[in-house]
Amino acid sequence: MSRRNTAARTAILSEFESASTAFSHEMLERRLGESVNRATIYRTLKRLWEDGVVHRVVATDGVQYFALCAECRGDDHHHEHLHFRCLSCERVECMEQEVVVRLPTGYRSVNFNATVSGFCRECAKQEGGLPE
Amino acid sequence: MSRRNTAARTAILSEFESASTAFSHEMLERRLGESVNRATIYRTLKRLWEDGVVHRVVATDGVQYFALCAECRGDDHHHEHLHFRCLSCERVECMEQEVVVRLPTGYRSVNFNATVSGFCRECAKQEGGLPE
DNA sequence: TAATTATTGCGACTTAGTTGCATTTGTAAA
DNA sequence: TTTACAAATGCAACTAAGTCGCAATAATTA
Ligand SMILES: [Mn+2]
Ligand SMILES: [Mn+2]
Ligand SMILES: [Zn+2]
Ligand SMILES: [Zn+2]
Repeated sequence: MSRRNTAARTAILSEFESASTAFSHEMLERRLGESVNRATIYRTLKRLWEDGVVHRVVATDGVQYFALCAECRGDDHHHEHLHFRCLSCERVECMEQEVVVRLPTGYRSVNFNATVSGFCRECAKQEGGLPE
Repeated sequence: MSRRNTAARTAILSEFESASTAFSHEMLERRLGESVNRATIYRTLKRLWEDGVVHRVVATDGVQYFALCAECRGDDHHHEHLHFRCLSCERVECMEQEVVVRLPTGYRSVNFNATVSGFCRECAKQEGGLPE
């Protein structure tokens, strides 16, 4: 089952490449307008994620955000880093900071997910937004 | 606006005290049966959270889990720790490991949320569950 | 005991995400 | 090129988590 080069996939990938932030389904829907169907956006994001092209973060708003896999090469993934979600401008970005996970013996880790929410530099300056 | 000692609040608090894991709304609904209304469980959890009695984690399933604030005394909260969610038995627990968050200058942190999902000791032994 | 007001139950609603199915379209072989 | 096949799409219906308005109930306090 190989992937096909479709209009939707191309459009979504170029959104990711033009911005350096993470996108939720809803953000992409706003950007792409009527050109791509809701369900198609969901399915395309899922495929890009399954293919290791993007990684997925679930933020404290319970929403899935996807970001290009920057540090990953092939099957070697590095997603144990923090993410930041601005409560005012709503941007979600990958942070540099990595987290070294230590679990009790016997535990097996499959997935790591970490988000800090707060106010980004610009929004903190303007003292904006309501806290969560 | 002071809190009242209601049946729902008491029932929910005693669930928290009898188990050492975190609970989602749905887990509590299962445990409490018909005795407490859906909306009441949601509202009670929210109040306990607002009062600093429990803290809140959003796991990678997008669901809110609440756990007793064990390390917190009064207004001094310590929630910058990892959580673990078992993909097989679905238990969610607070881990010991704290995370020291370092944000770029100018950023203001409001909330921290981190979950590792995988298989807990018991479930890993039985090699159970489907990965996420 | 009575007044006040926090809390409840109920139902309607919102939003994120999924799924079945018929149709379209990319791809690669003929 | 055409053809054939499977991957991807659009649409509509659906699920699940969570919220909210409102009238009724019940904990607290005076
Ligand atoms: Mn990231
Ligand atoms: Mn915790
Ligand atoms: Zn911002
Ligand atoms: Zn388990």
